[in-house]
Amino acid sequence: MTIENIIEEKNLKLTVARRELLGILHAHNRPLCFEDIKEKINMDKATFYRNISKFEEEAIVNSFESNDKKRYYEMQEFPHAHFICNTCNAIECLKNIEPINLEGYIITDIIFKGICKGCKHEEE
Amino acid sequence: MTIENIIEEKNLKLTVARRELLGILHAHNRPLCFEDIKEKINMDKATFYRNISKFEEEAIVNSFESNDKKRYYEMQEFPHAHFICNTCNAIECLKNIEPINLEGYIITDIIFKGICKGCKHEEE
DNA sequence: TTCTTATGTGCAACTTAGTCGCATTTTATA
DNA sequence: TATAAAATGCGACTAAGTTGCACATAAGAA
Ligand SMILES: [Mn+2]
Ligand SMILES: [Mn+2]
Ligand SMILES: [Zn+2]
Ligand SMILES: [Zn+2]
Repeated sequence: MTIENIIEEKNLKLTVARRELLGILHAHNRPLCFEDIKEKINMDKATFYRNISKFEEEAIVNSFESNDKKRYYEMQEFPHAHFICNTCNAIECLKNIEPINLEGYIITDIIFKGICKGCKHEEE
Repeated sequence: MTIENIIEEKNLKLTVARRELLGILHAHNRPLCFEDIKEKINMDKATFYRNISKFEEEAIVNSFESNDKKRYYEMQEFPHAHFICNTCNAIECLKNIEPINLEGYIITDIIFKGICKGCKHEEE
């Protein structure tokens, strides 16, 4: 699925900014925040946020808050949980954990916080 | 355990601001953000944040980020997960779910996001 | 290919959470 | 009551995110 196909499928205009932005999210397979992305793009931050919102509306991108008061964005694949390390601030996609359900609730997102494998090792 | 005892136990000075702040967190048994608290207190926001940080260092208070880019604070009891509703933005403390562990990681915090019982009902 | 228009973009101004340095006040203790 | 360490208020600052508006551009019609 190319970026052009994704945009066309959702009936969005294919602009320079959108191609650039989706290209970056597609190329990195980890969640990125505005700070990570801004140095890689030319568009104004208003354009960044307006496009990101549109991508989220259209379920092209999803996002979550981290520890650092920043929102992180990634291409939406299948839903999966994230682990945020309190020590090194790394964010990991947990794509292989078994599903959790809470009676009566609909869960769309799970964020675990704590100490990642790497940092746990160094602590010893 | 009174507020005075808690402060004394951690060797902190018992100031007017600290008594006020802990009193509010103690009285509400739900997580509160600065916006919730500011109308109830007299202290400057710098004092608020400095004290909250100290309380977190001393494990009197714990906190997490919500959907709204605000950090929510609560008195630290036993560790428990939280559910944040994407529809009504309510935050619920999940004190009765069975523990989850991820091989190799230390989990200190779990945040579920999705649709709460109430909002799920209304959807139907 | 050119025209038309809805849509997208850049810019500047704004809001709000949170941080920091510094002068002044308050607490705990002797 | 005197003292010193710690806490506070204030003002300035940073950075994420939002909004209104004038101008630019993508996409479809002619
Ligand atoms: Mn992910
Ligand atoms: Mn709680
Ligand atoms: Zn780590
Ligand atoms: Zn709800």
